[in-house]
Amino acid sequence: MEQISQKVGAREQGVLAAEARLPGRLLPRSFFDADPEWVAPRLLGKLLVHKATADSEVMVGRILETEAYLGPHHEPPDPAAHAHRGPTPRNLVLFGHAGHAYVYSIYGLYFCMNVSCEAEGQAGCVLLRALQPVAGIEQMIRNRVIDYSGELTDRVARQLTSGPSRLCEALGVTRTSHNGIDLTNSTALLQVRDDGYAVPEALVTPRIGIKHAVDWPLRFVIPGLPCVSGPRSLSGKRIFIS
DNA sequence: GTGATGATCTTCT
DNA sequence: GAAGATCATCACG
Repeated sequence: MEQISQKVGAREQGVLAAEARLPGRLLPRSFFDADPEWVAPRLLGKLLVHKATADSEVMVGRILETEAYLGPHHEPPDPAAHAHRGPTPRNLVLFGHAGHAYVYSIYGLYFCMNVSCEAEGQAGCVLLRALQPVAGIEQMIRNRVIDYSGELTDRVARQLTSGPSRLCEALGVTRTSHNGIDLTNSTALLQVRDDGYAVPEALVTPRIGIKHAVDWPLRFVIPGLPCVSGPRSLSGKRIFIS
């Protein structure tokens, strides 16, 4: 019995030590409790952290590309947003508190991950479209099952996490295990953290891959890195994040 | 490098 | 029954 409690204690200490090793500081809920048009550009440069589990090591990616989707209360309504017709069983997370993961399956094959924004009852969100791998890269490569010669070339980095479903696969994010997670909780499996990285340059462009409101400038990108999704040639307006 | 195509299934109407 | 916030693959230039 004593041996068991010692083991549990050791495990708890291990968990605490692992948390202390996570980079940067946890973003507070107040960060997400705002309009997605405000949150999306400010998520650029932040870290998406997936904690270690029994079958994966810690994985960290820097957010390079986001898209804002506006809640149904927005005027005019955003016809590309999942929440634009109001709450359904699928999108219920978006209508809850800010700072939670909304993960849904798309085309039967893939998952996409959003962060919920705004106060309870309002359903704005930010889609994560691309990450720059920072840590746990070998684990991401195993999750994605791609060719890898031992060197993180631009080509490998791009294959790994350039695209909303690619980054979910790289981190092992699925609807069943990650939808509804509170990203602002220090014990959560998934967290968004700030290590003080200063975004050198950011662009705003129209969102891609959608069929409604295609020209709304709600996609935000750190240009010049291999992992940005979509066409290689980026045309957008430069923005300054305060 | 770019563009077209098909895989595949959940969700909502 | 139809649509979809995608991706890998293939053909082509």
